[in-house]
Amino acid sequence: MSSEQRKAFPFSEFEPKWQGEWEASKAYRTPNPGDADFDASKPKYFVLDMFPYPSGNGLHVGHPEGYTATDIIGRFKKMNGFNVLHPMGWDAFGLPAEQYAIKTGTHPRVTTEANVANFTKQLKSLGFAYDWDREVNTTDPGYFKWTQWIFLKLYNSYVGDDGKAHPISELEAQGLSREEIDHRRLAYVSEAPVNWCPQLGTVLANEEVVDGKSEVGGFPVERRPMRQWMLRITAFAERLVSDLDGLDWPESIKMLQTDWIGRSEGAYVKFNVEWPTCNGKPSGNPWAPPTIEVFTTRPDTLFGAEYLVLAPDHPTSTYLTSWLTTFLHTWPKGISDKWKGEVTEAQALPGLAVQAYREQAMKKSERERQQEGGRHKTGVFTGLYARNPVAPSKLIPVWIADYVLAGYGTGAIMAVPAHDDRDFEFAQKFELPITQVVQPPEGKDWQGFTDNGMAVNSGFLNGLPTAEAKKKITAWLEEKGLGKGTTNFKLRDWLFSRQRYWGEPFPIVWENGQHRGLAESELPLLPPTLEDFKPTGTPEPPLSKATDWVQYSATAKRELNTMPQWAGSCWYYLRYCDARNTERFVGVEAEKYWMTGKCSVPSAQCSDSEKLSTPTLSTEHSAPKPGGVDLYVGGTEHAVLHLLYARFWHKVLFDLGYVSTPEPFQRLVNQGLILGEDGQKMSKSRGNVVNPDDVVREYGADALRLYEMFMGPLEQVKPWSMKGVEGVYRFLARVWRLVMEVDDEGVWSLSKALQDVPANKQLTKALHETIKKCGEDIEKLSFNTAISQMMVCTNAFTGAEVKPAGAIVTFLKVLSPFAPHLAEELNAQIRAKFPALAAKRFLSDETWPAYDPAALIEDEVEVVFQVNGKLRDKARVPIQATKEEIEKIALASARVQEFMEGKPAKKIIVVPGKLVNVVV
RNA sequence: GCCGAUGUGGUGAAAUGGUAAACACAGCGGACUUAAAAUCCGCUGGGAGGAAACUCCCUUGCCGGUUCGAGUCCGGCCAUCGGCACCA
Repeated sequence: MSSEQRKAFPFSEFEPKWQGEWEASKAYRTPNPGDADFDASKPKYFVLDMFPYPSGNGLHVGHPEGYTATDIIGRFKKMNGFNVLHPMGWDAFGLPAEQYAIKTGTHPRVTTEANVANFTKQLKSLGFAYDWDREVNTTDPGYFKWTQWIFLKLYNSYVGDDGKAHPISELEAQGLSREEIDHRRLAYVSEAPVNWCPQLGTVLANEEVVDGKSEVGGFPVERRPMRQWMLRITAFAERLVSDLDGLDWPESIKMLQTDWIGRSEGAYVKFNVEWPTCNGKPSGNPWAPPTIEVFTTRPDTLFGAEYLVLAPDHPTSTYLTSWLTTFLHTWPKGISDKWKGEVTEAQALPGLAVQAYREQAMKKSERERQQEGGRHKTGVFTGLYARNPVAPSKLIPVWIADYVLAGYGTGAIMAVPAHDDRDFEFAQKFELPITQVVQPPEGKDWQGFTDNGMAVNSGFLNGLPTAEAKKKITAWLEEKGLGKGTTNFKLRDWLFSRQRYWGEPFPIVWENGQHRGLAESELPLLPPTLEDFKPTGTPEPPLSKATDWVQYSATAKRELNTMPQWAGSCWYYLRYCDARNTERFVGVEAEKYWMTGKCSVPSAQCSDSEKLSTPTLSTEHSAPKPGGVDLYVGGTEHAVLHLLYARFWHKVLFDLGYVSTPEPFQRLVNQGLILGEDGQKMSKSRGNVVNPDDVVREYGADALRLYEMFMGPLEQVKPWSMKGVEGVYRFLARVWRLVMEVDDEGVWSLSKALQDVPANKQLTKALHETIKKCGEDIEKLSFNTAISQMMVCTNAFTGAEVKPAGAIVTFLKVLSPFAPHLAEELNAQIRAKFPALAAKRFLSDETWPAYDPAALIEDEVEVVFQVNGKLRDKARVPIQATKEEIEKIALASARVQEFMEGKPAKKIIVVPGKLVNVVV
């Protein structure tokens, strides 16, 4: 279709015009508490989009899906008397700009600025009611100054016994040593093994590694120990799970986070290893036999523990290997070769076999371990035995196997083959004993039964159901000092440093091998200017190339790592509340108002003290909500990472008294992915990508907005259809022609059918139904059904000879959140002839129309008559007809009588205004 | 394997336990036009009967249940998509 073709309505003229007017008059500026035009008597509504990474590709049609939804909500809430905060910004640090810099030498700042300019232009062409004065950019020094500031808060905090973050100064006051304090910081340095990606030249968080490859680029990732900054998110694991309860999030997302955090209750149990004896005497060595502490969720099965397993990289594995190599020169009698590992040459001695197995296991990458072949169980017997604490007479073998992970629990397990799938598989392979200790319900095999049942063969636990057995054994272990109840989490601490250039530098310097935070006054710490962004090829970050910058003082050097991209997005919603504040990351009053709705600053415009003392608060009478942002819309891809990290930071800031709510986001909605016309995921390689700019050029911004909402439910995955765009475009054209008509020259003028007359009964009903349904549907985010109702209404008006101008203006108010340009233009056209009927300024300044319930009521309704549940007849019945009257009419129906076949009615169900069902 | 979501016309979809398929797209027919586009009007789930008006039967992935009545509630399957995946 060529752009020469005459347009069905002149959107390409009036859309830019109104965008210009809105911008010039700051129509969507939102005043803050303390501003002259701030009205504290209004409730607040904070509606947030997940801010985009401004990529070089520009917007794709997935972006405007969520953005249109929030725009409609924001405009609707504003018309309903809310102070609406609806901002936009840029998550602009990140790898693509840096890799582009490596390729072309263009500084990431230049690329980022160009991309931001392009995104801004594109977003503005869609007519979103953002308050652009609040725009944030994570790469702006005025922004990342505060990202660094929050990092320092983490660095200078610890979690106390109350489970809350406290300033580190409390520990200093208690006289703790430097080392003890460093050990408790929420931001700490760790030497743990990390995911190193040579191609990207950086380490990655566990979450950024998918199937042993980097999530970005799909490059291989290897494990290697490196000195890294970690954030102690695990200290908040419990609260991150339990606080989900109060949030209006999709259950599936809550589930995803809960699973990710992976809370499980169980117990630690201590097993003592015994050195082998030689002719009844200890085999004569000075090393202490170790105690192996295991974590189990099934302490009730302790009597069934048949062997222990240590992770290959468990410290006790290392200790035992040394001991075996030094002291144990023989296997216990009668050990099968199977138990001695797969390396034949090493089977001669336990020390050799164990050493060979560990080397093999630790060489295996995460990827190899997860692949099919890597999943079959391997392991090696250490030649040593430990005592089961509940059955001291029983010695059980100690194994090393890589199906036990060092990073979870204690890195060691007690194996109960009868009631754990993995242990069962292992025991079968190595012919280890399998003892039943849980009695399953009738009809189930006890072998491999992992659910709850009743304890058997378990001494003092016998006969107890699993839950009670757990309690009893845990109490017993605690009493004897052999173990204790505990809770474990799958969640690991957050690896927070990256070896990249284009990220926030850490506000940290190193001196004499110790780290220290910069003073607040030294922020923001800008990255150095670099010509060469290439990774060094070693774990040394690119910032090391800025030799002057690195040298903080004669004796101190700067931290060379930068923060991950998640950092900036952890708190941007807070910055929106007060985006230009230079004194604080967010002003106290602004944060309090936008996050809680409470306002202690008087409205500047209302000077009478009576009004000041009684501000109406939106949250005052309802149950307090833990989350601050009223509605957060974005993709499911951030279900765990971003949303978990942001919640973590928010809780730290909450504990330290910097924010007012325990949670950031009250209501979360995930928009569904938009697929290409072929039903496949949009991608350049498939050639099915739809560019929103093209759609705007052909059909206009309103048509794009409307189509994105008309496609189907917001949360659903759905394919694009250009024919569908044309459909809503035709609808908009029909609305246009309610008001405008065209002459032979193609010049549009106000339609002569448009008159200042009241709408007739039928049109009034259609209009008020539309007001009602659209209002309700917007609240439910059911935009597709709201639009179809507007279509019904428009069709009714199209069929009318005379178009009642006042009713059409009311309709335009309802349409305006969806198609703001068209609604605004038609209102202005109507205003030229009927100034009294139209909105004075912008439709967004108008109040959402109220519907008249009386207008919805009809004199007669259609009632259907069923016989035995099958539809047989219908009749129009007066609305006020009684049950008895309706029943009489139904029974009088010839068709009803025909199908009753002369039988008497057994039962008659009458639903007034709906139906009559006669059962014979 | 485990957890979750979703299955309705040719297509996107709609339906507080009460007329299944609203609203659109595509298709077909008509009006307007020299013609086309645009626009407007009508038809459009399947099957059977009838010249026709019309009438009947079937239909919400499959099987069962609850109910006067089930797309909707319950139980069991199947398929597709998403997440997790040796977490003891």
